[in-house]
Amino acid sequence: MSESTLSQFIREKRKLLGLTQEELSFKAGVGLRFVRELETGKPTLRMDKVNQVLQLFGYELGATEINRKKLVDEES
Amino acid sequence: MSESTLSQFIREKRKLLGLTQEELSFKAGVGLRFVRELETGKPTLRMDKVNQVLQLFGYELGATEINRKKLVDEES
DNA sequence: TTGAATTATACCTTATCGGGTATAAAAAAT
DNA sequence: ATTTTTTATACCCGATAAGGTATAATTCAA
Repeated sequence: MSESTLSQFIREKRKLLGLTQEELSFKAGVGLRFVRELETGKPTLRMDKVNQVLQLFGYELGATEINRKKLVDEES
Repeated sequence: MSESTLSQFIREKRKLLGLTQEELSFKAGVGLRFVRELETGKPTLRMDKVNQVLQLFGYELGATEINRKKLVDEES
C-alpha cells in the first residue's frame, strides 16, 4: 500500500477488499460517480463524502506532512 | 500539537504563526468565512480549499488511521 | 471597566458539487 | 474473438459550499 495519493489509496484498498466501484459506492452511501471522481483524483470533492468512503477502510481525512516519505507500508 | 481534529490542528498551527483568521485566509487565498468554518469543524468543506490552507503549514489532506493514538507531538 | 481587536453567526448570490442517466472505452472472462 | 463486467466521460438538475457583507459575541489589552 503505497498511498502516494489519496486516489491511489482508495483504489488499492477497494481492490484489496475485492469490491467494484459500484459496490463500494453502495456500501459507503455515496454515488457511483463520486467514487469514480475520487479514484481519478478530482481535487474539489467534499470532505464528508470522502470520509464516508475512508471509514469503510478504518481511515479518515487528516493533516499529513507534505514531504513525509512514505515507507514500505502505511505504518510510519 | 495534539491534532485530535483537523479544526484544532489548523487553529493551533495558525496561532503558532501568530496569525489572525483574516491573515490566514488572505495568505491561503480562501475566504475569511471559510477559515472560520474550517476551525469550527464544518464537515462538508471542499478538499482543495482545505489543502490551500494546510499547505501553508507544510501539510495536506491524507488518509489517516482512525484509531491511531496520537502521541506527544505530531510525529508518530 | 471600557474599548479595540478578533471570532462567531446569519443573510444573500453565484458557482459548482453530487447524483442520476446514458454512452463509450477498457479490462476480464469464456 | 466474443461477450460480459468494470471503468471512464459527458449531460442535466437540484442542493449547497464559498464568498461577501453585516451584526453579535467574545477575547484581550489598556
